Order: sequence, then C-alpha cells, then structure tokens
Amino acid sequence: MLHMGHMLNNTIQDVLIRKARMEGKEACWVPGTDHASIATEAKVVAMLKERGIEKKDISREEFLKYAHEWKDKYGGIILDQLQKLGASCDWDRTRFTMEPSLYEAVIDTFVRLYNKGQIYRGVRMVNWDPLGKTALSDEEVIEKEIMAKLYYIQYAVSNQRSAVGESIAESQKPKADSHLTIATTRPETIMADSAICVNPNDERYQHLIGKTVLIPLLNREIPVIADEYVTMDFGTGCLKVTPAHDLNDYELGIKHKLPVIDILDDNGFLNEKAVLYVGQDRFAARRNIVKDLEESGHLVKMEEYKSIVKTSERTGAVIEPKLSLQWFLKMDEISKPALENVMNDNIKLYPSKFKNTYRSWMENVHDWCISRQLWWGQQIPAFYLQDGTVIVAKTKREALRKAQHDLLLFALTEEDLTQDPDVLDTWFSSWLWPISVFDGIQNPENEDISYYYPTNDLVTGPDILFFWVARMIIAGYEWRGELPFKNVYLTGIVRDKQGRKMSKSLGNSPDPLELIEKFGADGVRSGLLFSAPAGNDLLYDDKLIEQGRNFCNKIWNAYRFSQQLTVSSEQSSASNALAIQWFNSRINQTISEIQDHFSKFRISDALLSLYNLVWDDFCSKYLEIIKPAYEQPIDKATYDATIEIFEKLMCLLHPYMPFITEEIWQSLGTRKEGESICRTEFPKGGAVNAELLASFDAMFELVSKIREIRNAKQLSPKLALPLSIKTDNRNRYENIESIITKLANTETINYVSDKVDNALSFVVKSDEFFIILEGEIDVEAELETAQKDLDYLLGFKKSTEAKLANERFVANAKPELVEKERQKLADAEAKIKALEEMILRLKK
RNA sequence: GGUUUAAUAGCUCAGUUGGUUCAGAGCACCUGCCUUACAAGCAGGGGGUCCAAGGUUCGAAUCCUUGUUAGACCA
Repeated sequence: MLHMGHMLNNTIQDVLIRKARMEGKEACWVPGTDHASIATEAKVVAMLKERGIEKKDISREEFLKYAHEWKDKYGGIILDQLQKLGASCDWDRTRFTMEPSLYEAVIDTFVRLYNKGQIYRGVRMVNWDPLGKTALSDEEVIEKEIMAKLYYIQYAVSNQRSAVGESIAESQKPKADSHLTIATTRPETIMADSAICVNPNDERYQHLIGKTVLIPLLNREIPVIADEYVTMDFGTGCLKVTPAHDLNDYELGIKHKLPVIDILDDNGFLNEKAVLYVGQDRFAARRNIVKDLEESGHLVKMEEYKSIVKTSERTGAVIEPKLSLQWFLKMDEISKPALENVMNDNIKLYPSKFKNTYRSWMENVHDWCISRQLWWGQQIPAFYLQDGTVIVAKTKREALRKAQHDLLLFALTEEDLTQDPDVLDTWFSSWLWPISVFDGIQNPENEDISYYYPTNDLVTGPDILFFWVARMIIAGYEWRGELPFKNVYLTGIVRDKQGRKMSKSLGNSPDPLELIEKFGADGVRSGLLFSAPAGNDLLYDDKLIEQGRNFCNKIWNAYRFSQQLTVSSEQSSASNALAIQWFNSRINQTISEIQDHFSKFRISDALLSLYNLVWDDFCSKYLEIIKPAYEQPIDKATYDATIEIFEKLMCLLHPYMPFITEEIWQSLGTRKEGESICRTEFPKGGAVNAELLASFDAMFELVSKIREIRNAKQLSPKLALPLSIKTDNRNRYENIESIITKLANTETINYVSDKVDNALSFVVKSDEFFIILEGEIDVEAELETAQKDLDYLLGFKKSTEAKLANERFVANAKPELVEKERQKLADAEAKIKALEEMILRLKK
C-alpha cells in the first residue's frame, strides 16, 4: 500500500518524465519494486500463522513458495496504484529485485566483492530484534521517546586488589567513602559489566581510578577505568561499562581490552552467563533485580528520565544491541568516489543543503552489515565445509569445484557443503537498481545500459539519502566507474497534522485510492505539489488536495465555456485582437519563468506560475474580455485564437495534470487515431511585449479601482457607471474602451480637460478619473484617502531621490537597476502631480 | 552531548545573486453578489516590529555575530 509520500514522490517523477518526453527526449522511467525482505517476511509469517502454519515447521523452499505467492498477490497493488495516479512509466520494463536476473546480479556482486576482499564475516555489534530474531539495519529501527527510570546503584569499592580466594564478604561491607554510585536505565545488565568508567578530569573520582569495585548481588570484581568519553555531569559521572549490550560500551571495551560478557540469548532472555535470573525475560529480570537491589540496600534512588528506546519497525520489539556473527561490506575505500563526486557537484543534490548531511554521513561511514537472519531474500552464496572453512561461490556446484581445486579435497561431495542460511539486506539489491534494471551487472556492454546509463534524475525522500542514494552512487562508481544519475531531487516528507511522518506502520496516511476517487488523480497530484517545495516537509491536509481539485474544476468550466461559444463570420474587434496579443505575451512570459524554475528543480513554483496564468489571467481576465454579449456569437478569428491558446495551456499543464488535459485536448480539435497530448511538443516561449503588458496592468488597476468604488458604495454590479478620464494621452484608452466597459461595467466614457463636479475621483499612473454618482460626495473622506496616497508617494519619492543622489549607489548598482529607479521616480512624480491637483480641487 | 536546519499574516508556507511600489500565495476571516463557464464560484477588503539584539552595506526578510525557541541527523 502506498502512502502520501509515495504519491508526492511519484507525481514529481511523472512531471519530470512527461515534460522531458514532450521536449522530445527519450524519456525512460523504469517501474519496479523491491522485495522488502523483513517487512514481507513478517507479513508472510503472519499469513501462515492465520492458516495454522508455523515457520519453523516448514522448509525454506516451502516458505519461499508462500512468499512468492504473497508477492504475486500484493506486489502488483503498488504498480496498480501508480497507474491510477497517472504515472507514465515504461510498464514493459517493470522489474522486481527478487526476479531471477536481478537475484543473480546480487549474487554476482557479492562474490565479486568478496573476491576483492571487500566483504568479510565477523563478530560485531548489531541491532538485534529478539522477536524477529534477526539483525536489522539502522533504517529498520525506530527511535521512540519514552519516560524511563534512571536507577542509581551503589557499587562497593574493594580496597585492594583482592587475591584469588579471598573472602569477599569482608570487603563487601560498605564503608564511608568506599563505594561509588552509577546511574543506569538497564539495571538487569549489571551482571554483564566489565568495568566502571569515570572521566579522568573528574576530581571526585581520582582516588578510585585503578581500584576495583564489586558488582552488587553478584559480587564479581571489576576495575575502575578512566576515559574522556564519560560525561561528568550526566548521572553521577560514573558509567557502568557493559560491552556486550551497548554499542558505546563495546567500543570502550575494545579500547580498554575489557572482556565481553553476553548475558542475553537470541530471544532476549538471560542465559547462564548472567548467573542470576537465568531464564528470565530481560524486562522481568529488570523488575526482579530492582526489587533485590532495593532490599539489599544497593539502590540509592530512582529518577524519571526521558530516554530513547530503539524498536523494530516491524515487530515493535525493543532492540537489543547484540554481538553476533554477520557479513559486512567494507565501506571506507569503496565509498570515497561517492563522497567526492557529490561534494564537487558532479552529482547535484536538490536542495543543496543536504550536501552537509551527506558529507557528515560519508565521512563517518561504518561497515555495512549485509546479512539478515531471514529466508525471503537472496541467500548468501557462502558455503561451509564441516570444519567451518568458508567458500564463496555463485552456486554450490562451483563452490564444490573450488574446494576440490583450491583445497585439493577431491573426495568432497555437494552433501559436505552447507550454504549460509542467511539472506542479504534488501538494500544490497536496491543499490544496484540503476544498473541491474538494464541487466548491466551480468552484461555490462548491452545496448540498454550503454544507452541509458548514466541516468539523469533520481527523485526520492531525504530519509533514504544514505541508505539508498549514497549506496547507489557507490555501486555506480564500483561497477561502471561512473555516476548513476546526475541530479537527486529530495522531496519533503509528508507528515500528518501532528507532524508525524506518514507511514505504513502508523496507519496515519489517507488511502490514496480513496483520495483519487474523491478528488481525482489530477487534483491529488496538483494539490500535493502546490505546497511541496524541494526538501521541505509538508503537513498534509485534505485542504491541499481540495485546492488541486478546484483548479481542475476551474479548467473544466473554462472548457465548457469554450464549447458553448457560437462562431460568427464578422470581423474581429480591435480590442479582442489586442487582448489576444496581450495574453500571448503573458504565456511567453510564463513559459520562460517555468523553464527557469524547471532548470532549478523548482517544480512547485512552476506549477504556481501556471496556476496564476490560467486562473487569474486566462479565466478572470482574458475570457471575460473576449466573452461575447449574452447569446451573441464570437468572431472566428478570436475563437480560433482562443482555442489555440487553450490547447497551449493544456500542453503546459499536461505534465502536472495528465488526465484532464488529455481529455480537453482530444476534444478541442480533430485528432488522429492514437494521437495524444503526451506526444505533443512542449510549448516554446516567444517574444514578450513588455509595453503591452504594462498598459494592460494599468488598465486592470483602473478596473479594480472602479470595482472597489462599486463595492465601497454598495452599488449593484448591474448598475453601469459613467466614467470620465482626464488625460494628456487619449489614445492610451481609446483602443481599450470596450474592455473597460465590459470588465468594470461603465456606462459612458468621456474625455475631459477639467474637474468633474460632484464625482468620485482617483488617480492611476498620471491620469485622473471621475465617476459621477447620485447623491452627495463625502469630500472629507475623499480628501483623506487622496492625502494618504500622496503621503505614501512623497515618502517613496524622497527615498528614491536619496538613493539616486547617492553616488555610491549610482556607482555600485547595476546600470539597469539605476535606470529602473529613475523610471519609478518619474512615474511617482507624475502621479504625485495628478494627486496634488486633485486635492487642490477637492479643497476648493 | 556533537552536527545541522529553521523561525515571515490566525494556520500552512513561498520569497532565487542583498536592489521592482517587496513584504507575497493558499486556506481561514469580513463585505457584497445564485452576474450569461464556474458558489468547488465572482468582485472587493482587513490582517505583518519578517524571533531578539548588535554588526557589515549606499541599501538587509535576505549576509555576519550572539542569544532565544523549535525540528532533524548522529552519538
């Protein structure tokens, strides 16, 4: 099941791919799924349980059969949802990480890296899920903040190094300054303690360094050591060191050569090494030891403490850091090119702020634990002889041959070889994705990979920047000596209203299919994009999608309008011709805007530009201007131009809203069989008539002023108002009189050379306008608003003049900027003059 | 604790190289409209100390320093 984060992610990919396709590029988008080993295995185990089957009772082969069944049933759902969203993938190329060819690629990779000495097997500290009984990657671990208890436990100091066999009863008696207190959230692990550690600069404990203390209840002696790792002001400043059950302690243990005492078994129960509470669950043991410590007087106090526990994403169990034998990939050498080529921008991250995160990760990279104690996944191609010798080979047969040749064990048969039961981390197949989908691992010279690799854009969430993106880059350089993609677009994380990440496990994501049902796929796509700039999280709300749906609705209504027009043979009016010119200029202006946005991966900004163009300029302005009178036909030239504009708008919007644009585009003209808007050419920009745009802006300002007066005076929109214009430049308005009349519902337009009595007046640019109204004019109120305007302009003039008088501004600022300032000043001065005249007249 | 990102309208957020009359959008709110494609709409309107204090600059929401607050990553 997909959630909103996937919806956003795939919408962005689809926008990019559709636009690229329309620009004539060989746009290839390979859809596919990974096998999500731990998640799927958990689901399959649950499914089997429902059928009364336990995993341990069936063979690996039987289990895998069930898993494949499960995948066949549910794996397609994701692809189906993507199709509903309108994702225009190359569906014939659909790949799956567990299909034979990709499986083989993973095995190949493992063997080759092993032979290069990059993969090794060793005992390390891993995240252990005691319920799932497997190691987990950090990615599969969820941190939860909880209120825990911090227990203060007293350890007695033994005064001297006790000789073997000496009675400990003696030294156990607490003396005044002969004990120390540690703070821990995990008292049940004291039986695994190897030392107590204090900060060497901590004056309180100087005298204890080098001595030994006794673990309470158990009475085992452990040394007191010093290391700057210990924070002096946390707890008591004394840290119990438990190398087997804490990563930091483990590293501290290695540094100070401390023994590792692992007291937990794979299920999270205490084993014999614990001596006490053997056979108890770790949490039961905690309760019991707290009770016993309290009774024996070792528990000094308990404190509430906000702490973080790591839990398994799948099973919910509290993770146990555990030492275990696992397979690892050495990361230090192999990851170098991946760091370098992101830092030098050969691979660009959008937004670039993630470069910092990326760098700090890659500079502190740990070896990658790639083995999982599961069945669903690529089984590790390592084979063991009875004496434990490891042979890594693609198949058992090859391993046998290797044993016979290299180890001269000619009597060996396949029965003597046991394959490692573990599988590989899912990311160990995902990291090959850009190569393996084109079969580039086994067949590095094939036509597809040579053509498509390296790819262009990767779109993904920042939460898997390291787990997936970085590793794909590593794999790219390792196998092809080249980057896997040029741009990485990192989407924001979609969160719910409470700011929680939307996820499968929380179940806080709305069902995408229901949303698509309710708001339409185009509505969901555009709605999500309206507020999703790269890299910024977005708080999901149905309101966002509503905006997208409303936009679709608006477009559809404009389409309906265009369909009910009847065409006449009469000549086009001058004003319509002008409006067409104006709007084409606006389109061209917007095209260059969105191309600029796209070049910087500002997908949302590009959509917003189009939204404004379509809603405000096309629907509210252009269509209103060319709209014929009631039940009147429209002239053919205007009609044709309007349809052409409409088609162009559909093409511009198509990457964002594939469904509605296709539907409208199909019906706006006669199309050939199989023709589709997604194969049309993305509109190219053209000349922008800046003067025309400016004069239309002035006209719209005038229209707004008249409407404002109408609203303020509570006049009906149906009441036509008489307008008088006092201007030196009459032809500025004569061409557009009919537009003004239509938009502002003016009755007559007169040109005057003097004041008009008993009229409301206002100034636009340098011209004065009058509207004669019934009844008295409130001169005081008029004066007040005019004065306010004037004050503002005078202030503006003053600061602009100051700016221009400043030699350093004129010298340092760009010349076109200075020119603009001069122009602004001139405009302001003209308007000031008109306003001053108006105020003078009002005062008379 | 280390690293890092952020703080702009009631809410969610844009604001690109410091320079447009730059302080914006959507939602919410207020007023008036069932106007001929659209009430999921139309026409208007109110609303801001751009977190705080310093600094750099001819010029700062934008750059620098410090502080406050919140988040993320790592440990």
